[in-house]
Amino acid sequence: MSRLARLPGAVAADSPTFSPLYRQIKVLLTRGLQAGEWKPGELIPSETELAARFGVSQGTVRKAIDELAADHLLVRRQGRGTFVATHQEARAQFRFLRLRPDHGGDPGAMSSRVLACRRTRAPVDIARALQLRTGETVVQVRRLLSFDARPVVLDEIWLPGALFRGLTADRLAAYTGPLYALFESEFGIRMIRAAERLRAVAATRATAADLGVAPGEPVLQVERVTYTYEDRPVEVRRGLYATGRHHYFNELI
Amino acid sequence: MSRLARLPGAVAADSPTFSPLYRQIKVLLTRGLQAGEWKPGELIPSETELAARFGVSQGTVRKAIDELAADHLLVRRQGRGTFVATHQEARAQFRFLRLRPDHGGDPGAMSSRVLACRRTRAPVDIARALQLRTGETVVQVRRLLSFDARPVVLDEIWLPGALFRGLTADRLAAYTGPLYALFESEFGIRMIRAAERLRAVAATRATAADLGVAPGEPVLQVERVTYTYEDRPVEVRRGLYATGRHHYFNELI
DNA sequence: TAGTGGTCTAGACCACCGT
DNA sequence: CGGTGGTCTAGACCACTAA
Repeated sequence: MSRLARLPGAVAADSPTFSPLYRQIKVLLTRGLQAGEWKPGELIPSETELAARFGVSQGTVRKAIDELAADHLLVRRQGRGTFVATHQEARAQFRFLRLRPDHGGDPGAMSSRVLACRRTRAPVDIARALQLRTGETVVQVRRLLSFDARPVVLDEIWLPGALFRGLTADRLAAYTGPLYALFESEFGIRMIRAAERLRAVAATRATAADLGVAPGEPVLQVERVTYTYEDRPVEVRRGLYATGRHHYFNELI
Repeated sequence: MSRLARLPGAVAADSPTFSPLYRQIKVLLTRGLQAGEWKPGELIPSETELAARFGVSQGTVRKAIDELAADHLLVRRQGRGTFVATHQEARAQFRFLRLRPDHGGDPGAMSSRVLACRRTRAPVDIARALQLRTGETVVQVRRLLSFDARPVVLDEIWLPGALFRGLTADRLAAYTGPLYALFESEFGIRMIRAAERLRAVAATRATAADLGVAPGEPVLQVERVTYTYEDRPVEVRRGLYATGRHHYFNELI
């Protein structure tokens, strides 16, 4: 990375692609993260060092880092430095899983059981959501999440085969902890944001059996598309949530 | 409002209630909003004027306003000034209603029909959620939201009677537009944030008829508690969403 | 104690809006 | 054009962490 050409006024006047200095710094930092210059959990250089490197003031670097921290790409820790965010951290566990027990705050002991993991050809809808060609190889995972030994979430997960070579049922079963932490450390894929679409549907005979509910009983269907850097979709997840003892929590701000 | 006593160091060292200057400014501004010093839609004083009034630098006022804008209490407009946010604005309409049509982006023509509006005594659960005593007077509203003339949302709304004197079915029916805009302009109650709990449930015979679905069919139950200033709960809303042609959309960041 | 992020200031200039 | 918010700077000091 090198010193920036700083022409805020000139750039703004001439070009529709103007962005302020701190946004350009943000882009450079994001590229560094994407390129693996600093890995998840690692410390990035101090604000003063980055300011010197980019030839801008500390306040400008600060504003770029502020936004990256708001995006959960970086984590600030006063007195220690700024770190690359990771899905390993405790506070990241429930960032994408908005499920809570109806009574009490503690989600209880969560356990995951992998039901299937196979490579197959992408169905039309999955291919479109993942921006693949129909028929391209995808990895399909089915897994059951239980809270306090009670099944609550039945997930069907689709991943681009090219990005997840070597992902097998054994590998998944051997791993305890959040899937996104595994994806991050083993496949170098960092999940940045997700969009969910929720509907109420009736449990089919098969899914009802897995979830321990009666066939036809209402369950919450959660379709998630997860994105990595540059808004690239890298996961489709169709979950069925049994909302008898749990609910989907959402804060509106 | 008067000049602040600025003792950042001393306050921090001695007291666990320390907060930086810009947070104190934020509190003062919030009080001004709550007291109605500036009303929804109005222009607040410029950053420089506020800085002079509080005896701090413009940058400090700026940081306070930044947070209030992030909280959707204020809206910045470059070149014009900073305005008090209002539920009248178009962009506020779908801040709390996370419902979208399955196909296409435009939600289509939305219409509201008030089915009932009566004053009654608060049931136990409603009283607890609204921090009232059981049996205190509440206003109960039932209304049906339709998109393109198709019923989609059946809402049951509970409001503290003391805050909504004079709220009647006629008054509701006469008003077109978002309820929160009515609450804001007619009753001086500004909804700041909300928390929703979602479950999949089976439609009862009565609700199924209103929503135009089959009895027993899965519908999305959305329980919302809405808060005004100082995190005071002022509304409980239990909605049933027919998710045949629409879905609940949620962005995870 | 040294180094980090967090706060605050004062001042400059730019971008945008309405008159 | 004047006034507003938006960006950028340079420098000071505070709060926190780890050695």
